Amino acid sequence: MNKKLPTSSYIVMGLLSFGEPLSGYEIRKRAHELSHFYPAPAHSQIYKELRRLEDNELVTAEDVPQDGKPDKQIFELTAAGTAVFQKWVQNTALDPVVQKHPLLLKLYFGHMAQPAQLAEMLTNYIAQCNEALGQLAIVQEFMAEDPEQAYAALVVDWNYHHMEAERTIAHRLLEQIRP
Amino acid sequence: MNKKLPTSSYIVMGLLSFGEPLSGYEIRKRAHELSHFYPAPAHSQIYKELRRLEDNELVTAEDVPQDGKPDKQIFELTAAGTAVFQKWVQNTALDPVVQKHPLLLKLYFGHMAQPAQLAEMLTNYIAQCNEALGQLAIVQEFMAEDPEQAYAALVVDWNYHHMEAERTIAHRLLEQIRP
DNA sequence: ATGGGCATGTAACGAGTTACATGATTTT
DNA sequence: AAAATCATGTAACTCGTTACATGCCCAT
Repeated sequence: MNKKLPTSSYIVMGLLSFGEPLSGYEIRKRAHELSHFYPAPAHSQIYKELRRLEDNELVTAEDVPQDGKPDKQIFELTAAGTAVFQKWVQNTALDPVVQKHPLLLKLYFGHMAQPAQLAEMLTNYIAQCNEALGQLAIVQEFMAEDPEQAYAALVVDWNYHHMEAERTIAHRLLEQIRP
Repeated sequence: MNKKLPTSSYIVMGLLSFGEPLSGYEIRKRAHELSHFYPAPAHSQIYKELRRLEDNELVTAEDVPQDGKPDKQIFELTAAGTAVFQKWVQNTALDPVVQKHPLLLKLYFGHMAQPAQLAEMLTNYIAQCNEALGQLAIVQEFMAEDPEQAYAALVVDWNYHHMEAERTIAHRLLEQIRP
């Protein structure tokens, strides 16, 4: 009966699992907050997933008539949806981490570039890390005192340390390449 | 004239850029060596890319008749292919890093699991890190004295530090969750 | 009035996977 | 004798993206 659902489905269900009913638009916005560790699906994909989840009776849609504006639909997890999602979360077997790291890819083919160009890429990357760290620090502050976001805070923390590590590694390599 | 090529195309060209002509099968094997920082395309995808590159005259195919076995085709970069690939490598603007980190995703939805289950996931992840570190250490040794693989060695080094950092972060979090 | 945000959806396309398919050689 | 490796390719399918499309509201 149950075909396997893609991760995007679980992301959508997960964002609904906090209890607050959300519109597709809201889900899209929240999904972008995950993008440091999991890419946010395009909004078209989110609407597709919502239709599928509705067909499978894992979520219910409620029409909210808007004055003037086109109608809004807000979605909520059903009991079945909650059960399916919970089962997924509680499965401790983890899919492998997938990383697409364009800098490392180009570095691997470094024989086709000049060292100065590789140094420039590393410098760019360090700048990207710094920007991300700045953003994460702000988010960290916002979540610091909110017990409802305890798990989100742990993940932000993880990402902060991760970006710090990346920056350190990049620095070390830059010094190695440019002595 | 030139539609944009997907990254898989550049991976294939990159693996041919070392000068050694390779069969599709060989390319597939080498691509798996990149999988710590960029997912290796399925073999069917590699054959597709080779056809496309051939159509665009970026690679040439040479038939090598085999005794008994089905014929083997080995591919080589053309001058045009080398130029296209080099231009790509030398472009210092980098696409953003994309990460799919199932552990962090489940952790984000930690309110739907029991702490013990999250701890188990972290323990699993630490084990995965240790395994990866072991493999990377072996690869490091094999490449240590080979100047032809200098850039590959830098990337392996990067990955080693990266996995170490992940393990450290996971450990810290595990202690935080299970005091 | 112009641009951005809210809000939803479809269409066309491409990338990429899994499964299907074949068959010889080498290793266990 | 069975399993793994070498070697190549097609078919069916899903996922996911970008572009297209609409239209209101609010701020500048």
